[in-house]
Amino acid sequence: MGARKPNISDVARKAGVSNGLVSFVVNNRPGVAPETRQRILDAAGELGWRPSPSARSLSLKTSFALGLVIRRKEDLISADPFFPAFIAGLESVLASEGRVLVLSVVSDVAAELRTYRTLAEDSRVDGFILTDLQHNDTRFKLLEELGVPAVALGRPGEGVTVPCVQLDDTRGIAGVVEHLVGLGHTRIGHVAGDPAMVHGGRRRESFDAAIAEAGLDGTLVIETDFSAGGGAEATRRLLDNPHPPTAIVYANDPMAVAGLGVAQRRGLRVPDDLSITGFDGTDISGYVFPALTTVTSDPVEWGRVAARTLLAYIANGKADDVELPPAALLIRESTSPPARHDGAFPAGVPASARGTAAAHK
Amino acid sequence: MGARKPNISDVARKAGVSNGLVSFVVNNRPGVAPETRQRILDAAGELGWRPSPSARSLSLKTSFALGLVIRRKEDLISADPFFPAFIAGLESVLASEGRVLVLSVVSDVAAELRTYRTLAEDSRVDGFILTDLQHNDTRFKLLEELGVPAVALGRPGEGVTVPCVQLDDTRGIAGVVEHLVGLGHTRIGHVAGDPAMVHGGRRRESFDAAIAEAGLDGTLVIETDFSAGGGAEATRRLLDNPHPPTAIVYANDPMAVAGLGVAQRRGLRVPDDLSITGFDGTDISGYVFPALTTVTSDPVEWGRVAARTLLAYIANGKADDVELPPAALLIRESTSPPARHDGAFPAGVPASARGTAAAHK
DNA sequence: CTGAAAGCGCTTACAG
DNA sequence: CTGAAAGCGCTTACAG
Repeated sequence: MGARKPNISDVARKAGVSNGLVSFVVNNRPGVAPETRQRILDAAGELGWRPSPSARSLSLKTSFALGLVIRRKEDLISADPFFPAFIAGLESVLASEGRVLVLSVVSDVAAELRTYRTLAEDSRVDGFILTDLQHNDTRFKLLEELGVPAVALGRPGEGVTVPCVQLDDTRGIAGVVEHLVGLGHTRIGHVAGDPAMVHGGRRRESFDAAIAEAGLDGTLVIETDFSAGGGAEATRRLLDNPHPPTAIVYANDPMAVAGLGVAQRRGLRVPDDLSITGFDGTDISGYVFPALTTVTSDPVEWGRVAARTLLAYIANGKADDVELPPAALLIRESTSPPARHDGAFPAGVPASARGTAAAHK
Repeated sequence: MGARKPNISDVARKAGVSNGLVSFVVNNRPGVAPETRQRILDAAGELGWRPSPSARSLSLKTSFALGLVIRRKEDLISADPFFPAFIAGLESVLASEGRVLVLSVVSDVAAELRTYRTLAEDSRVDGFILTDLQHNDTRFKLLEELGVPAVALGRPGEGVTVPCVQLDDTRGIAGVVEHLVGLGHTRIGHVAGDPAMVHGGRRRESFDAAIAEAGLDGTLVIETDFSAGGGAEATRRLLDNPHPPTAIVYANDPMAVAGLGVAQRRGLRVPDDLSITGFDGTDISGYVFPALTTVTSDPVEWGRVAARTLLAYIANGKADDVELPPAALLIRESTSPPARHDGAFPAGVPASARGTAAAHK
C-alpha cells in the first residue's frame, strides 16, 4: 500500500547496473548484452516498474499525447455520430503505443485556435488530428508556425504539406445518383452540407457532376450547415418548388432523417412520392421507417489509420497519404421508382397498405 | 523563429531575481514584495513565458489532466448524443484552469479497467469522471486501490465515497407518465434501458412507481441495452402483446426514434394509435415526424459541474455532492389521447389527412 | 523578504 | 559493452 512507486534507480540497483543502461533497455537501444538486458527486464518486471511519462516528457520534450480539437456550434454539438466511432479507432492504436488522446470541444473559431496554440506551446500534445477541414483552413498556417505535426482527414487544399487520410465519398454520392437515375428519377435534389467545409463542398461537387453526367437538372441544390434543422428547412424549400424533386440526396444521415420527417409531415409517401438517401450509415438511419438508403463508411478504421499515420509522421518526419476504401452504397427502403414525374403528389396512403419490402417479425 | 522557448531562468534573470521567486509568483504564494512580484510578472509577460506543464508535472506529481473513459460496445458507439455536449461542458471549465481532458473510448470491461489503471499509475490524469454508472460498479474499488480521485455522474450505491453530480430523472419519468395518464392512457408500456446501469434501473423504477401510483398495469416493461436496435425489438414485443399498450415510454431518444419506426412500419398512427415518449431531448427527436415528446436535461451544464466538482475534490480532498435541476418534460407531437383502448388498431390513415398540430411552413 | 541547492525521474552524450 | 554525470524546467524546504 504505502510502498512508494519504484523508479529507474530501484531497477538499476536490483539489476546491478547503472540507470543509463536501464534506460537503454526500455528504449530498445542496441548494444546491451542479451543477458544483461534480460536481467534488467526481469528486475523491472518484478518491481512493476514502467518509465514515468512525466519524466520522459521533460527529458524528451514529448508528451506522448495526440490532440483532437472539435469545433461545433452549441446546437450542433450532439449532431455528429462520427466522432465516437472515430475516437474509438484512434484509441485502439494509441493504447497499444502508450499514447493518450487529449480531446477538446470548443464552440467558436477563436477558442479553437487558442486551444491549438496552447496545447502546442505547452507541449501537451505531439501532434494533431485535423477533422472537419475547411476550404482555406486557417489551422494549417497556425500549426506550421507552431511547428507541430498534424494529419488531415480528407484532402486539404493546395500548398498544405501535412499528410492526409482520406475516404473517397465522391463515389458514394455518384453511386447514390446512379441508383436513383436507374430507378427512373429525373428530378433529383440535393441537400448539401456546409460549402465552407471540404467534405461538404466535395459531396456537392460530386452530386453536380453525377447529375450533369446523367443529363439532369442540377439546380435543385440547397446548402446547409449539416444540421438536422438545416436539413429540415432545406427539404421544405425543395418541396415548395413548383416542380419539386422526386428524390433527395442528403449530405448526411441526420439531415436525411429530418428530411424524412418533413416529407411525412406533408403526407408524402417515402419512397413512393419521394425517395430519400442519407450519408454515413449511422445506426439510427436503419431504424427509422422506411429505413434509409445511405452510404456507409468506416469511421473506426478511419481513426485507426489516422492515428497510425500521425504517429509515423511524428516518428519519421514524413508519412504517406492514405486512401481508405471508398464509401459504399447501402440500399434499403427509402428509395424506389418515382410514383409519377409531374410534381403533383397524390394523397398519402398508409404505410400498412403499401406492401413494403421489409417484413419485420 | 528559431528562438528557443524561454524558461524560468530567463524570466528570473530578466527580473533580477532567483528562479525560486519566479516560481512563488506564478503560483500565487504569499510573501513576495508587490513591486518585485510585478517586475517578475512583467518579465514573464515580455518573454511570453508560461511554466512548462511537463516540468511542473514531474515536480508536483500532477498531470493537470482529467480522465474520461467511455465504454461502449462497438455497435453502440455512435448511439449516444450525450457525450459531445457533456464534453463541451467539461472543456469549458478545464480550459480556463489550464487543465486538459484525456479521453479514452474502449469496448470491453477488461480494456476499461486496464485503461483506468494505466492512466492512474502513469500519472497521466489527476482524477476521473465516471459516467454510465453500473450497479456494483467495479471501478470504485479499483480507483480506491489506485488512490485517484473521481466524481460520479449519478448516485453510486452504498459504501462509495466519491462525490457525485446527479440529475433527477425520476421526476422526468414521473412527469411523462402523469402526462400520459392525464391524456387517458391506461395501458402504458416502458422500453427500459440496461438494468445493470444505475440510470437504466432508476428510470425503470421511476416508471414502476408512477404506474403503481396511477393504479395501472405495470407489466408492460421490457429491458434493453439502450440501443436503437434494442428499442426496436422491445417495441415489437410490446406491440405483439394481445392487449398492447396505447403508449410507450422509452428510456432514451434513440430507442424512441427506433420505436417510432417500428410503429409506423406496422401502419400505426403515432400518436393516435400509439403515443411515444423519448428521454434526453436530443436534437433529432425534434425532427422526426411526429416530433417526440421527451424529457430534456442539460448535458453541457452537467459537464461544467462535474469538472468543477472534480477539481474541487482534487484540490481539497473533499467536495459536496451536487444536485442539478431535474429533467423537464417537453411535450411535442408524439403524445395524444388514445384513439381506443381495446388494443385492436384501425388501419392507418395518412399523416396528411390527420390534422396534425404542427403547421410547418 | 530572498537566494542557493537539492530533487522530481528520466535520457543521453561522453568517457572508459 | 558499461558507468558517471549533466540536463530537461520546474518546486520547495532550508538558510540567511
